[in-house]
Amino acid sequence: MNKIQIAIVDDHNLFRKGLIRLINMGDSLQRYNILFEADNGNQMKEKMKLSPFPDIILMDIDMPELDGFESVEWLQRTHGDVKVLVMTMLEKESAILRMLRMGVKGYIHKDIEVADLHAALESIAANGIYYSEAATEVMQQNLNGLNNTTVQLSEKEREFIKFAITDMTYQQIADQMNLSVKTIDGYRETLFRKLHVKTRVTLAMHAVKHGLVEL
Amino acid sequence: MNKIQIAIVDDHNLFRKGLIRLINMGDSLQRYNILFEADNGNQMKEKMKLSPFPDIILMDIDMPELDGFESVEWLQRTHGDVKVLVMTMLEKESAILRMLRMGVKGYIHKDIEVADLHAALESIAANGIYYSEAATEVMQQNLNGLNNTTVQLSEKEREFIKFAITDMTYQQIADQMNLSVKTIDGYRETLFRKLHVKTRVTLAMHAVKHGLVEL
DNA sequence: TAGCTATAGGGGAAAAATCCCTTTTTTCTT
DNA sequence: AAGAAAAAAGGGATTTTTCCCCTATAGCTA
Repeated sequence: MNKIQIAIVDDHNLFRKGLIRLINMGDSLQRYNILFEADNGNQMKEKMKLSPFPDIILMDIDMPELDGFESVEWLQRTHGDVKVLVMTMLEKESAILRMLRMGVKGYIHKDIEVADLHAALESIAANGIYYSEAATEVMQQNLNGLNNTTVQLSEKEREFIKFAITDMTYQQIADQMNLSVKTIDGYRETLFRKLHVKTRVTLAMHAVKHGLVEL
Repeated sequence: MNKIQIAIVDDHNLFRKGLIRLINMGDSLQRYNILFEADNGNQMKEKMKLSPFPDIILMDIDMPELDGFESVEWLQRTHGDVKVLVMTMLEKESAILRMLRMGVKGYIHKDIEVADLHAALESIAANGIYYSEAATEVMQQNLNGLNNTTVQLSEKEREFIKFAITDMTYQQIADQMNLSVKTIDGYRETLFRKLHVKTRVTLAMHAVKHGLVEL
């Protein structure tokens, strides 16, 4: 029986090293072999130029240069048979969805039990899939079509937001934008509804969090 | 010779487990012993109620409930002799500074070599300190007075900010914090002055930009 | 063409946030 | 223990924000 070849792509050296130890620990049959490690997607690309190729790649999302999304995209295109297990801190729905849509074989949070990590590896090695609870939930919700809808904002609304995160009063914003303060009030109201916020403060927070404005 | 007692506070289970392996790996003399692990500051508090106490605590910053800053603050107050080694992903200057000011014995990035981790432990165990390059740089810059102006906030003020970036009214915040709305108003005023902002919106923006709060 | 929708704007009022100034309570320091 | 400093709180006034309900105009479209 051939060993299952594993690669780890993560920018945190300590995490990689620790992970290797953890994998070997639960591997009394010596079924796994760590083929290579990479700091980020670019380094992984280099190592995926020549065989041998790994069977499973443990992939982080948040990395410098070439991140997890781009890396998986590249992998699907060039090495469609390599199985990807995403291991990340990110439980954000958008991240999970994006990865699921790209067809990764598993999505787990880094805060899982060692036993679960082994289960995930077993499962994937056996041609199965493994999703954390959070990921499964997101899948469920999405299949039910309850979710989605990334709101569409008008040009004016976006401009208004840029001013709304400053110290300016609505009157000053109105003057700046050459509109009535009442119109500004309308933008505010619309945005509150669209973005599900209740105050100017949370509007600002939402804008920052979703990259609508530069911090 | 007594063993050096170590505790690990980090919300990522896999990282904790891996880290333990890494520590033991380089520890041929069996000088280290992992006394306990904790998911976050609150859990750590629990475990620090009764002796034995650890000599060194490896601490992450970004954790749920009680984060690294608050945890270190608590430790300094209640267990001043415990040495803290901050291990984090955060290389943000404000984070480094804040930790340095609180007197942690070391600050290293999670992306370091295993050998460096061991060096850090050795150094701290021997009553020394260990700072990563990034942390040293920040120190240098700061000692030269080039930078500065990172104001000192009280615990209450920081807690207030966490609420101030939400939809809560000051009345609700006051109730939540078990204080008069007038006291809250005082915090607000003080913060406006300290942070040079004029409205709750820009207070929130400032807090996010300078890492005073999680987004 | 009547109807719909998006955009701009108005009146007015309640609720919150902001400001200024004073008093009480607690904590820390000699 | 007296005095100073910091933290907590109150009074009261002004500004802003937030809400609700309403009108006008232009562009589209069934």
